[in-house]
Amino acid sequence: MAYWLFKSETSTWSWDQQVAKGDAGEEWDGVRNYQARNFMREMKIGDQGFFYHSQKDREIVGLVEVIAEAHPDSTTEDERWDCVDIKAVKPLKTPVHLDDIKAEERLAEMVLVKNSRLSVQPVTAQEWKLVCKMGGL
DNA sequence: GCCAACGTTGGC
DNA sequence: GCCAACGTTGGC
Repeated sequence: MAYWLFKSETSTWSWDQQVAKGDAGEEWDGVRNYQARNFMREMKIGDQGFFYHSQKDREIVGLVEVIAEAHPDSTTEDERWDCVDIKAVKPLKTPVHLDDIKAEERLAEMVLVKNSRLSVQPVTAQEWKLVCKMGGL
């Protein structure tokens, strides 16, 4: 099983909105970046992900799970763009802020630190465990 | 609100 | 196929 990180601006699509969708989940649509799309194409049902709020909050707030593999993005006619569906699993007990991640040297190689602009990113198993621990899970 | 970093587009 | 111009993202 693989681990990922999904990034969203609070004003566009927030963790609360994701939670409100329940087990039905929602498309992770609107991605218009090839790298991010390619990662979504690699995702399998059951893969786990972090939900990160960019811009204002800048923190990982919860865990999500992939519930549908890549399919055409319903928000565009452009067939280049695919997306997966994800559902909220549970929130972190304490959100892990970008500052906390940057302060942890074992997380210095996270894509979130290295390439902050990429909206869908892979996370290693080691990073996953550590961030979960930092988040109180 | 600014600006650096990055990705995409399009002219040549 | 190169590269300048432009647009967008996201940390600060």
